Parts: sequence; structure tokens; C-alpha cells
Amino acid sequence: MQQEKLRKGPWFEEEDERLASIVAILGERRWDALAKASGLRRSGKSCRLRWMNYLRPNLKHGHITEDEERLIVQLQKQFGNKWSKIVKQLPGRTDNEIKNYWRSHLRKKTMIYEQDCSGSNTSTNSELKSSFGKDDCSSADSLTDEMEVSNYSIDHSSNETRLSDWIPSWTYEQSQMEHHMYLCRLNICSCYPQCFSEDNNSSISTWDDTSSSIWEQ
DNA sequence: AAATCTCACAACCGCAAGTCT
DNA sequence: AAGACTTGCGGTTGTGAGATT
Repeated sequence: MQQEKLRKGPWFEEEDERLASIVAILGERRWDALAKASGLRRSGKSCRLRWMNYLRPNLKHGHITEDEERLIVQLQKQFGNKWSKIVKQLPGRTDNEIKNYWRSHLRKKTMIYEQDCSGSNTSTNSELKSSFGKDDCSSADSLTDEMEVSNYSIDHSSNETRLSDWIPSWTYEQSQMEHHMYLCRLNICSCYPQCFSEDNNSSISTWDDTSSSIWEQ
């Protein structure tokens, strides 16, 4: 039988409620079957995304803090665009959120940093270096490939003003200290491999008789 | 006040990897 | 071992809200 036309676009509150309740019963798996069982005219993929990015418990929905921003910059430098890896160090955040934040905020900032590196050696530049945790601009090289720098016309004279909006005023030493504080605390400090340890406390969804009987239908 | 632009975010899409049968 | 199915990831797009002209 031909399946019903699937709904797309923004989710309604009733859909959210229905999804949340069905996930509470069935757990976070078999999204296609779950979508059908729920009666929602949504794809399993869409249900999964909605759950992961919005409905899941313990998600932070507020603004990204300065601390988180610094961590994102560090981790992006370390892992590249491996958002799933990066997000593991940012509890309560989603990969989509981090990805969007990177694209709309940090990528631009990194670009300005890159431009600044290729330009004069201003005090702003050295502050930026500290925020990127390196003494040269090589760390940003990999980023620029995908940045389509030519598409952006950055008014160089306004760089410092714009940069001063976001560059924390900490010194190089401070930034290093903070870097270690964050990364070591999160067990991801690459400077001190002996500190490194995997944290695989991934939650295991419960799977009771009720849910398994539904799948058997 | 209206039109236009920019930004931020939610959601979609295609693909690859993993798992199941 | 192989094909089907499911899940997860990263890139991209659509849209609403706020800012600017």
C-alpha cells in the first residue's frame, strides 16, 4: 500500500507531545517504526532529528556562553568539522546547534583572524593568536579552504572594532591556562596525553516488554 | 512606515557506516 | 557473505525576526 504523504516543515506542539510520549514508551531507536506507531505523518528521520535537536531531555536551549565558544574554537581546530565529536564535549548542546553557531558566528571570526594574520602584526593579531591557542596562523589554514574568502569583503579598517566585540581580553598565559582547565577537565587535553581518557557514558535507552511487543507488530 | 538586508536557527537531504537477517 | 534496513553525520536550504536604509 502506498504510504501517506509525509509532512514536512516546522513541528506543531501536538506533534512534539506525541513524539515525546511515544519515545518515552518505545525508546530512542527504530525511528521509522516509531514514526509509524506514533501516527505522526513524519519520516523516521524527521522524528529522530526533532527528538535529538529539540525534545531530548537535558538540552540547553540558551545562548552559547563565552566558555563554550572558546571550547568550540579549540575543538574545531582539533577535530575539524566533526561536530559529533565536538558536541560530546559540550553536554546539553546538539551537533546541529554547534554547527549552526560555527557557521554563523565563529567561522566569520576565524576568517577575520585569518585575514589579520596575513596582514600587519597588530596587537589585535596577538590577542587572536592567544584565543586560537597558537603562535602562528597555520591553525586556521584548513578552515579557509571552505570559507570562500573571496565571497566576503571585510573592511579591514573595521576589523579591530569588530574583533574587539568578541575577543576576550585575556592574555596568552591566561588563554593557555583556561585552555588546559577546560580541556583537561573534559579529558580532551591533547597537550597532555596522559590526561586523555575516553568518556563513554552514553546513555543506554531502556527497552521493556511493552516496546518490544510493539516492534513485533 | 515600508522595503530590504542580515542573521540565527530549525529542518531537510544525501550519503556513509553500522546492524540485522 | 550479501543485501536490506537503520542510524548518524555533515552540508545545505528555507524562513522568521530583527536591524538597517
